Amino acid sequence: MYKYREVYTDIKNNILTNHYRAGSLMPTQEELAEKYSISRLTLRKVLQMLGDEGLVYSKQGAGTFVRPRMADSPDEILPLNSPIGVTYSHRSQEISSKVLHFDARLPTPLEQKNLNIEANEPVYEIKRVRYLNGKHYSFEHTIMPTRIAPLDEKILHKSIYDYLGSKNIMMTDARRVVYAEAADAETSQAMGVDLNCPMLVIEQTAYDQKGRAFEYSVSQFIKDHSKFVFDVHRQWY
Amino acid sequence: MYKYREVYTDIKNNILTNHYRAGSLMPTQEELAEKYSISRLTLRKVLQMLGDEGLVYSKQGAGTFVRPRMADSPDEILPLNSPIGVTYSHRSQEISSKVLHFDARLPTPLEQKNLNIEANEPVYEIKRVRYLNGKHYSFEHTIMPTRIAPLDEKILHKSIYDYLGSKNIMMTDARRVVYAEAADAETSQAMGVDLNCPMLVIEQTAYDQKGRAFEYSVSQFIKDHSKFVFDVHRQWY
DNA sequence: TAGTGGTCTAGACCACCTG
DNA sequence: AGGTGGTCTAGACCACTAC
Repeated sequence: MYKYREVYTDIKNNILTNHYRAGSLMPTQEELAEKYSISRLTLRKVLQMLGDEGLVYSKQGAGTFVRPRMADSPDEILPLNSPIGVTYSHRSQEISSKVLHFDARLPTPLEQKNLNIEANEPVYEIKRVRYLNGKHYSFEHTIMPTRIAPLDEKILHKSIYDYLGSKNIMMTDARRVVYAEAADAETSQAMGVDLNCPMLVIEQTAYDQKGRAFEYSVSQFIKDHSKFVFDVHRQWY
Repeated sequence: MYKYREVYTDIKNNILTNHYRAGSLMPTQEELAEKYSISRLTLRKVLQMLGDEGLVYSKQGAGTFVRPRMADSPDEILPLNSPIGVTYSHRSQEISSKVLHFDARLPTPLEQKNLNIEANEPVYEIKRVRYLNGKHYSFEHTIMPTRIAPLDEKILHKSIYDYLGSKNIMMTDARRVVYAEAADAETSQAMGVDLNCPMLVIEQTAYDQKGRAFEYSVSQFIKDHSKFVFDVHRQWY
């Protein structure tokens, strides 16, 4: 529909198929703009998008280069910059959930702070064990203000994100805090691991389109079963 | 020097000082452009920069809004999207290093793959314990091709990044993989923790301006001593 | 329907890298 | 010195949201 989308797709394909080879110089912006019959500004928008993805970089006075590809990461490694839930990251695999706890209550001070709500605003508290292909995958402790959307146990067996999406609530921003911890009694029982077994913990505060915090969750993953990858692209303005 | 830089700084300050209040509508792009005597396109560039930082967001047809601020994270939590080393993240604190191992050798297959080098290209192998204010902070195992820059023990007591910067090598991209692990014998001895104590592991492959991998490192952090934060801003094109 | 942000243009000039 | 990318303009039209 938009010109820049078409050009973006085409150039990206040319890079991924090695038509523009890694490390080499690309045609000048003027040439590319002419090739696609677009203005140089529109082309620059495309190059910026590709640059944000780490596929190309430009040096003033020199030209635009194709970045050598980073080593591909194995499949068992999940991207840290997409929704954490099992559902999104393993679309094609078999997923199930066991709801250990589902209730509403008033928020703790920490939850008030993270969700930016008052002490008298009720929240749902949910504890779920998630299974991937029948094996323990994660133990999730989720807090969500009740006014965001009504929940019930049926929804919790599927994806909360899918449900919220149907209510037009989408995660556009998130803050994630990651650290290691020893499994406590509750976790070890829920996940079927030894007490004090190392767990990877990811705390997430999720924000919707309007910047409203709608979820605070703590997810625990078994050591060696789950690794997360994260690409850093430094940019200066 | 550039107009967009000045405008960027000014608007950002207005947001941070709550002159433009969180959640509220900002003036229209046309008004802002006129206020700063710049074209609308230049203003849009500024808004995009602010949007990338998660400070504002625009909705077509509606306007540009100031995003409610995310909860501030405590100081002990370090950003995951800046250099991992102690030196960069704790500029003002007291840092020291103990070099446990420093040698050169040929790379393992895994190192060849991650650094994108041939089997016959020698690498430095470095093991360091890093101390923050006199306390164990991290255990770093670093592999670097020798052709990147000559190293010696004296450099290793300070910041490798500062040294590489003086050689005009700067990290512009990195791939990080994070997971939890139980401390092995070497780690527990080096860090003064119990065997099998949970550790947070961050593997990093760092790339310079030209997309060349110049470092592969595995850093281990003691549970509860170190947490890492990471902000996600989703953007669709 | 009015008003907002999103796309796109053709062209000018500046800053920077490479020979 | 020549060529490249970076900045910036004034203006047109389109897509979307809100009322």
